[in-house]
Amino acid sequence: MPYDPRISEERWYRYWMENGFFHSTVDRTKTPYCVVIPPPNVTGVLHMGHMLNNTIQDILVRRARLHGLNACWVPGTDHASIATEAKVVAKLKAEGIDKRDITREEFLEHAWAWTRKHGGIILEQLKRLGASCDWERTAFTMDEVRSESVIRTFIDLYNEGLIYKGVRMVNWDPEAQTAVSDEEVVYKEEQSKLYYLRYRIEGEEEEYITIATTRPETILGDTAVCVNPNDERFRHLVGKRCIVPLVNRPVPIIRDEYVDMEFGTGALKITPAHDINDYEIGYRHNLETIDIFNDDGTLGEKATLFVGRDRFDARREIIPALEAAGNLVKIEDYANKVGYSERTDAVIEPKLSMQWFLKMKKLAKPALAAVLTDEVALIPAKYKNTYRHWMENIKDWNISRQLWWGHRIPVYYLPDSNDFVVAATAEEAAALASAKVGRRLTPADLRQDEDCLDTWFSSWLWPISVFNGVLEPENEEIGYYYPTRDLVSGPDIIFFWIARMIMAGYAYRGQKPFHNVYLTGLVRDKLRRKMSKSLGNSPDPLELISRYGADGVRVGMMLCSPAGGDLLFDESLPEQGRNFTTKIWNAFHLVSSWQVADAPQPPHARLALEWFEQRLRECADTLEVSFGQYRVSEALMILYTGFRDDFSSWLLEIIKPAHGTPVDRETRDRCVALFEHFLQLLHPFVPFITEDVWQQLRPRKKGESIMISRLPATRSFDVALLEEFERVKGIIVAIRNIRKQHDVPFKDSLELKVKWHERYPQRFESVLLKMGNLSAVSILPAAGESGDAPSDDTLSGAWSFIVDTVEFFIPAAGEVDVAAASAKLTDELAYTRGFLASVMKKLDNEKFVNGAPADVIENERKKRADAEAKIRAIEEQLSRLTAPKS
RNA sequence: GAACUGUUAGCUCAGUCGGUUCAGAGUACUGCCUUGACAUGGCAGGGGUCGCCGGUUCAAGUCCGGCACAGUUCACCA
Repeated sequence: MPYDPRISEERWYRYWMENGFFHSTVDRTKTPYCVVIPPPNVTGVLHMGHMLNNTIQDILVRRARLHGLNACWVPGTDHASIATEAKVVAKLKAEGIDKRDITREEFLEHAWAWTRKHGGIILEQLKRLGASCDWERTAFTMDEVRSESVIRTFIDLYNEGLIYKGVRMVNWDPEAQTAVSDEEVVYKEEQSKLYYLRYRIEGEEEEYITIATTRPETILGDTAVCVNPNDERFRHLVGKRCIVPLVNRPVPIIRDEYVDMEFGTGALKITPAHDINDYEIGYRHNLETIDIFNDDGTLGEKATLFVGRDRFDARREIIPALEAAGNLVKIEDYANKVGYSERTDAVIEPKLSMQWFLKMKKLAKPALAAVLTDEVALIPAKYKNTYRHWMENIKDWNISRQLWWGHRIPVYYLPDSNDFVVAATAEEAAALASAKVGRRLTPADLRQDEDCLDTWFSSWLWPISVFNGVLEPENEEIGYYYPTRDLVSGPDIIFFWIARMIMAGYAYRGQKPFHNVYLTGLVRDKLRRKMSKSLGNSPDPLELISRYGADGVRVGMMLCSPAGGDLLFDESLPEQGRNFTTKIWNAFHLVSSWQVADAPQPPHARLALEWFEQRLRECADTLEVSFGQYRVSEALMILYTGFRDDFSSWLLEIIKPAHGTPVDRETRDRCVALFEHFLQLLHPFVPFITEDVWQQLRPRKKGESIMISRLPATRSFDVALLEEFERVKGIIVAIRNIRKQHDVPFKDSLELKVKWHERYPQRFESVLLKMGNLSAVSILPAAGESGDAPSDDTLSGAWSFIVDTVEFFIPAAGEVDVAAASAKLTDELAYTRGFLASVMKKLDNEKFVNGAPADVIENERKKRADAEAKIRAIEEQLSRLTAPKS
């Protein structure tokens, strides 16, 4: 019966849920291992990035559980202020409702309805992947605890003097009609035009000053033209005024160091309302500020021309007008970078507005130190530089958003005043306000700030707030689970989220939020393109799961995704993963098909099991090292090749009984035990099939599960035995090659003769007999030994090979191709002589012998001895081949 | 423009302290095998001047300098 992932996955996930295996509670006798999920957008759907990220988290969490740690993976979702609001606005628009026509309360009703309808779908999708989250702990950034935590945090920070309000030049998103933070602006290189425009000098008929701009429509808001103080070309014009074209406004010609004499004409038009640099120059020179744009990116009344036109239309339309007026000098092609809103992809408009800011310098200090000292380890460490650079140059965080969906800023304005109080509720605000003004005020007298807080102002509290550590800092859960252990995230949100969580951690708990940050790469397609809807190159994760099974997809994702490296995904990966699960299933199928008999254990089986036990210990040991360094792909690869090659191709092939014959009990029991151990090691990667097989390998009690089993402690392993078995493998491979070269079918048994050598793994002869299908193995005395030296007669008609300087012979079933065999030996001889020469070169070098450490020299001597022995062996075989037959 | 990271097999990547037969893995490829767990497979095999140039060293894929190319982040000039 083939393995059906759909049935198995549904069944075992339900089993795990019913038994509460995912749930964690405080248990002081156990070490906690905690991971908080990077909360996906509440109305989002699962994409490949989530798949990779959550697969890694599940692997870490499941492994921790098998190690006996109290594993707790906290799931949840993020309200995603801008993204969700944009979706709701679009939905309302489709229904013919304009957001501006409804009240805040009505809008929020729609938004909550949308959230209830689409919210949490993504969490259900994660279950299909096998995510072992503690679903009883599912949190939402806008649920009651998290909301109150955000408000409390705002109030605390305000009271500490870290939050302030002010008019600043901010990044305005005309699409979402809100300010966004610097981090939410994405710059893209663009081919645009540079327009040269001349402004007539006031009082002169034919004298002009020419400026260059990429945004000609903004001249309507110009309040100066600026040149460099050292620029001789304009010296005679400074202090005069020029006339802004079309609007005919006289503006001063001023001087400022900021202006680059090399660029354009060396004269810069100044629009303080619509450019951050212009704003600063305007501030220094006390210039008037004319804001010509509306919030939606159309031109406003103050523009006086093109009023109501979109800024891009105005840009196009103003050119003919300027040309007609004689102000257009020339147009050049120009490549520049334009800022776009990360969320809406609208071109960002620098805009002056009143916003709330959080001072960052003080918060950043301990968070920077933590990463630099590896108190919080970034994996891979290359991101430390990026992090440091950002933290050292950190700017204040604009935390207000002109949105409705989110946490409303807890600021209440006094009647007819810009004065305000900060309080968690309107009632508290009224009390504070009353005290402030000296008369009784009710909540109705106050006006709450209209703005919401940036989404990240709630996410940055996530590792604390999911355990209610903001509102109840002394509670048992936060004390036990915090700091969490590992955070798995993408490098794209290092600043948005990770850095800020570290800051919040130190600010609120005096402690880091997590020990390690594992940064995954991006999932790309085979051509290294980002996965995107518009390219249509992003597979549907759930469809992949139905096609290849969750285990198959997990393996596919992990086969090739080192920390920080991109995952180049294509369907051959989950296919390979699926094939691997099939391999596991088939191995189980073989073992479970055996009839068991109470019979003595054959030596080859005993030896193979003895070897594999050591091999498995080695595997488990290497795995510890790989996980210790978060080399999760490498860990999987160890298991992948270990299972396929060592377990299936070697162990099972050696111990499996001939068709129709039973296996002895001892062999089967040992095999099952080793199989179980291997399944435990595999479980974090392929949780479903390992559970399925584990449940069937032997009778299980109700409520038992591989996922809550304990992984055996790592033990030392016998290196000499492992090396010896490698020689066994080498001999078997060589015999297979002989068969192949000479067309000897496997069913024809062969005889093997060995020239005695201490490296011949004689102990494993029974394994050689079985795997080589040998009728007999006989030992020939070593050269130089007295007694029966092998007669050339015995060996002249034999095929031969050398494994690790041990010489083997197989009496030929047919003619020996002397020419071919000697050609091969001659090649090998040449190579070995060359190798010996390189070793000798070192050993003959006095500087090497004097300078290199003793063990290195010893090694070289050993190499020399080995090479010499090998050369002797080859020469001997060659001479035997070419000697005339007696 | 700056900083950082990278460049090893057709592809995706390991390669720790400079030192073993160190040039490796997976995949792709080639040949043979439908043998009684598994063709979603087995067995075997071919494949690399370690980006380029120079330096240090007894010894360099590994350390240093320069160059080329790629990627990431930050800044930005209108």
